Amino acid sequence: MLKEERHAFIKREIDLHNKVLSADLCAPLNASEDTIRRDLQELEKANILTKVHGGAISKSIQFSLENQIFYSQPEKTIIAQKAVKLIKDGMTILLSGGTTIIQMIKALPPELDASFVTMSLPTALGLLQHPKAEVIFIGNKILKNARMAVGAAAVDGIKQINADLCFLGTNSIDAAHGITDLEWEIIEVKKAMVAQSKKVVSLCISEKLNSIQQLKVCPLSALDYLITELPNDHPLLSKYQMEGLTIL
Amino acid sequence: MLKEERHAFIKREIDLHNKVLSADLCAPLNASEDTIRRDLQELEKANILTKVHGGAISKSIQFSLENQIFYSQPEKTIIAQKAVKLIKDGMTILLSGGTTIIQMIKALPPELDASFVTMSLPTALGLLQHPKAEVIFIGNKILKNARMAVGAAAVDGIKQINADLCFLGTNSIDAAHGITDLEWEIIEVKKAMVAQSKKVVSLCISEKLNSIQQLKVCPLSALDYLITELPNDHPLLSKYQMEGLTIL
DNA sequence: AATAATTTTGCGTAATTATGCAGTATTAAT
DNA sequence: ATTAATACTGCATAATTACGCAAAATTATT
Repeated sequence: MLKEERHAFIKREIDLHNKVLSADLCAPLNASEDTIRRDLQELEKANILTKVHGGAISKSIQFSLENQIFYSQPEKTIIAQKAVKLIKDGMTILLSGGTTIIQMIKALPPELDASFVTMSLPTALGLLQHPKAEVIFIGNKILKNARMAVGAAAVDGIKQINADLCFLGTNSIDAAHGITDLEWEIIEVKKAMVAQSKKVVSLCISEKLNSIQQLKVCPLSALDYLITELPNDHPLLSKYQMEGLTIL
Repeated sequence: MLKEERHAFIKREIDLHNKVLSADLCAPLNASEDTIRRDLQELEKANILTKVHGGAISKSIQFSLENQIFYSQPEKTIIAQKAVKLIKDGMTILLSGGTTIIQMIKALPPELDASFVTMSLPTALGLLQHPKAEVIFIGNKILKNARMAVGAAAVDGIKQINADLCFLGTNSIDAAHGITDLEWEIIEVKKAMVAQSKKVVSLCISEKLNSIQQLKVCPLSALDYLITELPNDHPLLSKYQMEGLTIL
């Protein structure tokens, strides 16, 4: 049996019962206690569980999402921390897809009680881990690589929403050209999101500042907040500030 | 044997079993372990699988489906194999959620060119792994534990579909009471699915045969096929056959 | 068709990783 | 404090992998 299989089994046990005894794992995984212990050590280092004398206990409940984010650059965590501060109880919030948004979802405080609307499958799944969030998915044809719903029906669905906030995971932003993106179908959806929200927030790691792609989502004037991992007085950000954006 | 052939074989193995051991691939592919290892490297770089010590594991388990899949009972694999045979090119297919359905998705032949409609987030994500499938998600409010869209808008969405086949992952089926389930909101959706499909297929592991829950989805007469892991002449199935179902 | 260039493959060897065991240390519970 | 269970350390063994290289196969070029 592969090590990863054992790990999966252990994770599942933890998910199910919130604890495992090392001794109980030997038989089903058909490994020695030493091996089990080393497995638990690794899983603990990976932040998936907490080792205790005799076995391990659940750390919290939301690590199914945790794994897929080992790509998460620390910058995205910083952005996420800043972004969640904008969200208050009772709000309705539009979310796009992308790893920055996923990171933000993980940073949502557990007591927060808000409604989230999204077209991105990974975003929706992430939100389901949250204890209180209401999750609304605007469906239609799913674009494979982006894993989000696109097309007329999706746009119509968004038009029925009146959101307080819209968070856009941003690929390209530029003072002159605003937010731009690559795929026509995604543009359509993002445009609708921007149109239906009182305030629009762009989440953007600094390396994507001042870049342009073919298709325009919205001008800078449509945005209210720009969140990067940089301090808000960083020179790269000054021209956005002059255009009237609030820099966080 | 061509490299592409080996790659296809490996992909298929991963789809089916969620893992492969390098050593196990040498014989059928009639290549050295080095070659296999290099194949796995390439497939990993192409984002198709995750290489681990001793072989490789499916990438999709890094998403949410992770847990049950490694230890998915072999029964579900058998059911999945039978079920995919019903699907032909060009069909439009309604899928519910549940582990049996997920298993079926993994067994879809890669060349299949069909449209799939679902309300289940894990099902949709699973379908995205398929090279050709068109995926349509009927959205609305997402029910947390079931991870599927429910409610009036979802039902309306389904009513716009005319499907050739509908696959129901079944929790309870009984000759007298038909298919039953537990949650009101799920029932509503499943009812609509059944109504919009030319043929309805129930996927049901045998341990759930002859069980009843509170709420009725549809009578046996609404069903066309019943698929279990049992041989189709098994005595447990005879009364369903007498009711006119095709047993696979 | 012949040859050159490139890619793919298999093998030997060395390095790495995984696992189990023995002995010792630590912990938890009475 | 005693004792039984659990954990850690170092080590041996086996399995797996990486690396360099040469043979073989494939592809491109003349």
